Amino acid sequence: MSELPKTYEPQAIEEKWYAQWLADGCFDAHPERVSPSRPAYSIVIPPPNVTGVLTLGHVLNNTIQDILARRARMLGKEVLWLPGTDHAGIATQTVVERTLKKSGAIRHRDDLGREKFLEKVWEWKEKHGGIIIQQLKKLGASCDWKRERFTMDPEYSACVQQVFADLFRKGAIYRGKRMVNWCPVSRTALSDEEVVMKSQSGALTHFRVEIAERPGTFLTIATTRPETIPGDTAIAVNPNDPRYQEYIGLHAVRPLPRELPQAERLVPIIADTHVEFGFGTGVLKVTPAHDKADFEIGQRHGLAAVDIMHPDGTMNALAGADLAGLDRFEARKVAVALLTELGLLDKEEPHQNNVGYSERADVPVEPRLSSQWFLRYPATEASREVVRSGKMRFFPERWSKVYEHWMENLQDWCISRQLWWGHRIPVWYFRGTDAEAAHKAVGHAVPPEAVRQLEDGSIAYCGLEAPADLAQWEQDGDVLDTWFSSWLWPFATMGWPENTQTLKAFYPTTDLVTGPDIIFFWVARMIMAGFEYMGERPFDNVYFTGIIRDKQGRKMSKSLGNSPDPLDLIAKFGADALRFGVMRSAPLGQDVLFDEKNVELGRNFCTKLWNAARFRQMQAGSPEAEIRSELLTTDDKWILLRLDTAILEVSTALDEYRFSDAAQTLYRFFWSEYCDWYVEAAKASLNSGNEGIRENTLAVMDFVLAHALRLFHPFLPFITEELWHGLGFHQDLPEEQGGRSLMQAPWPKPLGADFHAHYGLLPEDEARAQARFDVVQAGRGLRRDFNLPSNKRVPFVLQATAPLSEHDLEVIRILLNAESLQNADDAWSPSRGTPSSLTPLGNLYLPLDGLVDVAAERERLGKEITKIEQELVKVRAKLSSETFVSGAPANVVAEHRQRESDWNARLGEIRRIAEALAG
RNA sequence: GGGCAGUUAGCUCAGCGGUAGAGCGGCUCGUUUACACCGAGUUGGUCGGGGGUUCGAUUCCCUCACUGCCCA
Repeated sequence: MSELPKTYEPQAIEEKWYAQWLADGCFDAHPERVSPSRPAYSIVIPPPNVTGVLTLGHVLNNTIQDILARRARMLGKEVLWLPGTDHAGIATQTVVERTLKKSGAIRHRDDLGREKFLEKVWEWKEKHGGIIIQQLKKLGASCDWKRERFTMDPEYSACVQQVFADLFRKGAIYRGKRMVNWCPVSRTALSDEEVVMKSQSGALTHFRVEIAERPGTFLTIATTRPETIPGDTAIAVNPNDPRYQEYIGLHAVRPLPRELPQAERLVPIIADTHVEFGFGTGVLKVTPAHDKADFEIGQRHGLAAVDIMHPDGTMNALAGADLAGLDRFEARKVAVALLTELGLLDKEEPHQNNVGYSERADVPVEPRLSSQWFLRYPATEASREVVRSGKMRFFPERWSKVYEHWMENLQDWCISRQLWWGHRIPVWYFRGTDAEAAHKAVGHAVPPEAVRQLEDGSIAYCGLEAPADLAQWEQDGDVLDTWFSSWLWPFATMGWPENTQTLKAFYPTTDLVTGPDIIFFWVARMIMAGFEYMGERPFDNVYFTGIIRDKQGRKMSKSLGNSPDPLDLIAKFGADALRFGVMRSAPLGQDVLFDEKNVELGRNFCTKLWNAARFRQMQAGSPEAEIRSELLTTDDKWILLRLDTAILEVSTALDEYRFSDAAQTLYRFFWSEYCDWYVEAAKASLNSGNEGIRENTLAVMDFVLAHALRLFHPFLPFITEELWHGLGFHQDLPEEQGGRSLMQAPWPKPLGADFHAHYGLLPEDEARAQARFDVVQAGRGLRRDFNLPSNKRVPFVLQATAPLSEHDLEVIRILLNAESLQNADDAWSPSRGTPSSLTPLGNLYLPLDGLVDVAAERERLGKEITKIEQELVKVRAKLSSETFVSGAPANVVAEHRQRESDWNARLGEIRRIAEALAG
C-alpha cells in the first residue's frame, strides 16, 4: 500500500473509482439472483427533464436514492436503481423553439412545420440530452446505467399508446368541449396542476349598464376583466339579494362592442345562487367563454358562449372593432378608456386577486372553451386504500393527508396538448358519418369499442395500428401530456406489458424519493396506473424531500441567481463533500436552507477522515490484526462501545429515513469521539514502548476504521473506497464481500452480546473513560483560567479518590499536555492558593510555585460557588415543596436528593479550598 | 376562506414531561511529530405571546400572533 498524500484530492480519485465500479458491474441489477436470502430492493429515479442540467434539488434527491441503494447492497440485497430521462413536452419544446427563434432561424414553429421541427428537437435531445446523466455520474449515483430509459424510447412510447387505447376502449378517456386552462404563449391546453396561482395587484373596474326596459336606470358591475365585456351573454345577481330582485328577468344593455345596434347588445339579467353578495356590487357579468365559473352559470341558464379571443391571447373580430387585434392586456386598458368615453365608468379601485399562471411560460392562463381529451382516473379506490391502510407509507406521514384530499376531489385530467413534441394521440377521425362504415374502414380487425362516436358527432377510431386506408381518416394532431407517459414509469421501464423477469423481481419498487411538489403530477397518478395495469402498488414507501432554498429561505431560481451550480461545488469541494454537506442539513420533512458553508464542512470532514487514516498508516503494522481482550485499555473499550452505539444509531436513523440524523451521528462519532479523544488517548499506548499494547491499539484502530468506512460509504462513496484500499482493508476478503469494492462489503451489525462478553466490555467502562475525560477538561479549564498557554508544559497533581493505573495517568498527562502528573495521596497538601478543581476522580491541582495569583483564584472559586449555589437553590426549592415530594415518582425524588447532596459536597469542598486560600 | 408546517444561542437546527444541547459563527490561546480544511478553551437562550392540564411544561392541550407552503 502506497503512502497516502497529505491532502485529499477528490477529482482524480472520484473519476478513478467511478470508472472502476462501472467496469466491475457493481451497479448492475440481476433479477435472476433474487431469492429469499437475497431480497430485491428497487428504486426508479424520478426522471429528470432530458434537456435539464443538474440542480441542488437533484443533488438532494439523488444522493438520498444513492444512500438507500448503496446501503441496500451492503445489506445483501439485490439492488436495482433504474435511471432515465423524461421528454418533458412543453419544457423541451419551449426551450428548442426559443433557441431557434433567438438564432433567427424561425419566427414561429409553424415556419418549419411539424416534421422539420421535430427533427430539430431530436437533434437538440441528442446533443444536450445526456448532460444530466453525466452529471449524476459525477455525483456518484450508482444507477444501473445499462437500463437507462427515455419516455420517448420506441418501447416506452408503445406502452403509452397501449394505455391510451386501453383507457379509450374502457370509456375512461373521452373527448369533449370544456373549459380548459389555455396557455396563450405555448398555445396549448394545460392540466389544472400545471397552473400556479399567483397573487396580483390589479384593478377592479366599476361600470354601469342601463336596464333596457327602464331607460335611465343603471346597475353597476365590478369586474377585473373589462376586456371580456363583448363576450358577456348575461348579467347575474343572487336571487336572495334584495337590492336586485326587481331586475331579474329584465335586460341590460352591454356597452361593447359599441358599433353594434343596441338590440344586439341586450343581455338577460338572471338569478344564480352562486353570485356572491359581497363581491364588488353583487352584480356579475357572465362571460361563459372566458371564465370557468361563468361557463357553469351559462350551462345552467342555457347561455351562449361567445369566444372573443384568438388562441394567442389577442382579441378577435367578435370583440368589436375597437379591441380586435389587441393583446388581452392592451385590450383591458382600451376597454376602460371606451367605458370612460361612453360615460359608463364609475371608478377603478386597486384590487388584489389570484390569477392562474402557466407554470412553464409564466403568463396568466386564459380559461378557454376548447375540445380536448380527458381522462376519468382509474383505480381510484385501491389507490386511496393503499395509503389509508398504511400498506404504502409516506415519509413524512403528513403528505398522506394532502394525497387523500386531492384523491377525494379528483377532476378529470385534460391529457391532450396542442404541441408537437410528445406522444401523438393514437386516434383517427373518420371522414364520414356512418359508424358502421367507419368500423369497416379501419381495415383490420378491431373490437367494437375501438370505434366510437364522440360528443360532437364525429367518429373516432383508437388503436395502436393506423387505419389501413388513411385517405378516409385523419389522425388527431395533438400529443399527450408528458405526465401521461411518466405515470407509467415504474413498470414501463421494466419491460411491461411483457411479464419480464425484471418486473417479477423488482415490482413493486421499494422506495420512491421525490419532491412534494409533484405529489399530484406524478406520485398519485403512478399509484393509480400501478393498480390499473399491474394490479399492485408501484412502491412500498414514498420519501418526500424538502425543497432546496437559499440561506434566506428563498426558492432557488434562475432569475434570482441564487442557485449554485452543483458541478462547480463538486469541482471545488468534491462530490463526497457536497453529498455530506447537503445530507447533514436536510432533516426529514423540512426544507433545506442551502449554504455553501455546509459543503465546506463536508470537505473539512473528508479531510479529517483522510488524515485520521493517514495517522493510522504512519504507525505501520499489518492491517486488522486480532484484538487481544486482555490488552484492552480503558480507552479501547470506550471507543468500541461508542462504535457500537454509532452503528446502532446510524442503522436506526437510516431505517427511518432520518438521513441528517445519521450524518450527524457519523460526524460526532468520528470527529468528536474517535479523533478528538480516542486517537489522542491512544498516543499513550502507541508511545508506551510496549509492543503488545501498541499492536493491540492498532488492531482496535483498524477495527474501528474498517467499521467506520463501511458506515460512511453510502454518504461518502469515493473517499471511503479509496481509504478502504489505501489502508489495505480489502486484503484477505472474499471478492464479493469487500475484497473488490467497499460497496460490496457487508453493512456493520451492532457488536452484540458475545462480542461484549468476549472483550469484557461493560457499561461502566464508558463512565470510567468519561471520568478521565472530565479530569482532562477540568485541567484544561485551570490552564485557561490562569492564562497558561496550551503549549506550556506544566505539572499537575491529582489527588485520586480511587486507584488509577499508570497507563490511565499517562493518558491524562498526555491529554493535558502536562509536564508531569503526580498521583498524590491524602497526606499531600497543596501550598496555599494552589488552583484546583474537583473532578469525578478527585481533586486536580495545578501547582504554580511563585506564579500563584491568589486574587484570581479566589475570584474563580467565587464564581464557581455562586454557580453551585444557584443550582442548589433550584433543587432545594423543588425538594422543599410538599406537593413535589409526595406527588412525583419516588425515583425522581431520589434523583433530586442525590443531586442536592452532590452539589452540596462539591460546595463544601470548594469552600474548604477557598478558606485555605484566604488563609 | 380551508389545510399543513414552523417559531429554542448571532445563524442553521436537535431535544418533545423531570439539571436547556449540537454544528457553524464570535472571542482567547496554541505551528504539543494525522490534520490550521487543525487543536484547546470560552462566549451566547426568562425555548414567539397568553391561558390551561400537571407535583413539575421548551416538551401535552387551548388560544393568539407572525413566517412559509398547499388547496379553494
